[in-house]
Amino acid sequence: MNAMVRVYPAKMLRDVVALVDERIHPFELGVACEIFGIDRSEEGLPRFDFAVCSEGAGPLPAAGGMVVQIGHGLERAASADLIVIPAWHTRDEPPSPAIVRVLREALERGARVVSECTGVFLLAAAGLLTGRRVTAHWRDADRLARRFPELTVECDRLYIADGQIITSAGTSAGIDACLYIVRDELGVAAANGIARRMVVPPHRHGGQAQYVETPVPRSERGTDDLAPVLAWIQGNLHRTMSVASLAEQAHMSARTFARRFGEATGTTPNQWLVRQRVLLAQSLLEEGDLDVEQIAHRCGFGSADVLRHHFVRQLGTSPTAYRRTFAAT
DNA sequence: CCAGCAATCCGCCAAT
DNA sequence: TAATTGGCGGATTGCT
Repeated sequence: MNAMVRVYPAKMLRDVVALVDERIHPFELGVACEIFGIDRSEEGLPRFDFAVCSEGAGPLPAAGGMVVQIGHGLERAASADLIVIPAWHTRDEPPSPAIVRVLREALERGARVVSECTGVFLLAAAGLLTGRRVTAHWRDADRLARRFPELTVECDRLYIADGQIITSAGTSAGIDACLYIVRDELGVAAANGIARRMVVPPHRHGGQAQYVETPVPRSERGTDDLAPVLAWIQGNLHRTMSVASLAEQAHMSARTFARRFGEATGTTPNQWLVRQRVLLAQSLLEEGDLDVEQIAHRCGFGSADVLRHHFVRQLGTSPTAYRRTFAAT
């Protein structure tokens, strides 16, 4: 034990299982293992009771001739606060009644379920998604919508949280979705800590477009001309700043700045900025004892009113209510 | 919470 | 010719 013992009361996320079917998707499963399966408690980060389970346990084939031994059967999911479906291979036959029951019971006791990629097909086939908004990898979106016309499929986002059910697009969006859950249940500090350890960007929000166009490094001059500006913004959130001045700082016209910004982050400069401000506000609410007015100014909001406005819009709660959830007991 | 005003965003187009 | 840039105007959004 060292000094950094922190209490994570809130809604309590402790018991996490990944549920896999007859073929393992290593990356998607790896996301869950990486986020929930590593003990980082020495750094003051939350620790989870994590397990991978499948119907009947046993060895399952993965890619490249690899075989993964699953140590737990479905009964392990009975106590889960969160069930991760890393991908789902059997798409044409209906899922087994036992699996449907596990998912149903989980939702009834208030647990959450998150799907990565094709995992959404399981949730849909289990009848858990009627009337919900969901997302999926853009390649699957058509097939999903055709097979389950009752769903609202929005494939232009990284993830969608609709009540207890979170669906996410392919591969790396699973990271964003899982970090979102950690952030929502345990706070910004916990989520950022895990992200830092994983060396991934701490926050891409669900509404961010799936097609973030930064594939080829922009050859010769200036790979990301944006990176320094983004960093500067992060460090200066307490200031008021205009998009025009940021563009100037990046040595671009306002028009190209906005364009590049969209390509790199999937949002507009101002939306991103406000998002960062709110995130900072969240962590200040979690930790310190500054009042809302002081926090507002530290985050670059002109007044507590403006902070409240954006806070409610993004998170659906007020700053004070948010702080209450994190009040250490 | 609203009104009035400013900043921002986005499609279009001309210029490189 | 194709691709990129940046300026402009009007609709939208955000701030005081």
